[in-house]
Amino acid sequence: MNNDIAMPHTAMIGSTLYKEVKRGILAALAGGEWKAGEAIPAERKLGERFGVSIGTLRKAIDELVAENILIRHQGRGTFVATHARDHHYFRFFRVVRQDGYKTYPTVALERFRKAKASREACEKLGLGTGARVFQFTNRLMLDDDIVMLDEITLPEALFAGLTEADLRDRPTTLYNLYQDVFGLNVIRTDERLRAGLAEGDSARLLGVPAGTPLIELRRIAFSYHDQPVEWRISRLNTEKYEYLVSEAGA
Amino acid sequence: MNNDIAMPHTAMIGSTLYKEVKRGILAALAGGEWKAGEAIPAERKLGERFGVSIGTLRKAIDELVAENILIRHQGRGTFVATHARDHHYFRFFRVVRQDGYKTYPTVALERFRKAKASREACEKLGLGTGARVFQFTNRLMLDDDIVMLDEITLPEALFAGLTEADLRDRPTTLYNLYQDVFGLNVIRTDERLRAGLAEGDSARLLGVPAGTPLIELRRIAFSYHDQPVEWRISRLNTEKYEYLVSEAGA
DNA sequence: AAGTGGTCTAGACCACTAC
DNA sequence: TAGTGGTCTAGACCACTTA
Repeated sequence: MNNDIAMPHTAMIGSTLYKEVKRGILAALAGGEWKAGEAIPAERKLGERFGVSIGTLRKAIDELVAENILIRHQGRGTFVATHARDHHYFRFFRVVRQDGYKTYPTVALERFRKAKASREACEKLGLGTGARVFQFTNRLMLDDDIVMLDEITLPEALFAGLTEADLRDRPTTLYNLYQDVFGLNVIRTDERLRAGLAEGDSARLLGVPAGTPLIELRRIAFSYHDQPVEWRISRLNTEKYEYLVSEAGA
Repeated sequence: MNNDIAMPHTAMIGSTLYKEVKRGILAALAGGEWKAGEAIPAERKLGERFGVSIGTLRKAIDELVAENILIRHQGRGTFVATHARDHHYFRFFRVVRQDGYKTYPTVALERFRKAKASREACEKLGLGTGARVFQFTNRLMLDDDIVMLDEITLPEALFAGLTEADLRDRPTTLYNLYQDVFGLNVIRTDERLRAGLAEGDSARLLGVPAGTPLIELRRIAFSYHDQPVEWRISRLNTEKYEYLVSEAGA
């Protein structure tokens, strides 16, 4: 076989061909060349563009699919993953009823304001002290039970022009709004859980007595290149519901 | 190219060749042909055994590696994953200090007995009512803090001959003991978290006042073919520590 | 030096989708 | 029917490990 074609590629420093291709695709995605929900070019076309064989290109795409960044549909094409379609609406929503039944939450916007970021929010979002942010609180219902309270912080720099109406009237999920309106794709989250107690505000909004045990959840949501785009503290009432972690499945 | 070889394979009902190969490897693993820590035959050999090309065989192994069932080492071979080696000692241990620092827990056996399984344990372990089980309690320390209490239930049928000494003197992790002594490989867990409060026994053993908020964690651990092998209820003190869930990473 | 997994190729045919 | 992704092949060479 002719190695004049294969050899120069492997000479690329500190990497492999398919990783380079993956990086190239990721760069095109981050650069907005293909938007959420759109199809990317066919495998053969992309293979030509990057100057690699179809097998190598597929390996790059394989990894992006495994990371839920792209979605393949046989016979249709390969698409940029969307939080709205693709029926993984609630990849990051892990609350289920104690009998295992899954339902979709109803969301009510409780508060909305512009403010300066707290010290903790600055740290988690990688912002300079005093950076402007949007802060709002959502109340989540499942089966007519108030289950969770989300206190969400978004950098104003990334969500320029966000209004209370955007949040109140949105027809889809929050992360779909980030995607469609602001071009920010949440592809990974980091969540840390502690035990806590309902008090004052949170007790009132959750409709439970002060002192009720709650799960206190801190989440950072990331876009491409590990860019943090959202910081939230949630409080979960587990009287009827549970937080589910299923690990290393087929 | 000669298709007399390739064609008959794809005729296999309801599946693809590499899935068949994967199933074959999984069957050999479950049947004990290759034990934890051992190398499986080289790719070329396995390709011959299953009558497939090396590419197809690699795709089957790729998936088993992604599921943490096998581990590849370039130049050495492909090995059956072990909880002891492979430096993923604590795949299922998600407790970290609030500053993010990870340390390894020290375990003390608190109680050990044989008993009849509780109704809940029977259900989770898929046992008939009244099945015999081992029940024991572990106390976990991190940095000299008592952090977690594990109440663990194991079916006697799977862990025949288990003694208190086995648990007390083991040089490695619990899941490594399951592997080495009983041939049971934990490859997946299902965890459900609720908020709770320390009371009586748990407060005493954790060294906290009654009424301290805790995370209450229910876990089922599975081996091959979704066979449940362990059921546990843990109580986690999150005063200095957190339960970490990092999702969909590269 | 021999043996292992890791990368890459070039192209075949299949299954599915849309027109 | 044309175009897409899905599967599979046969074999090359590379990088790494062990002896």
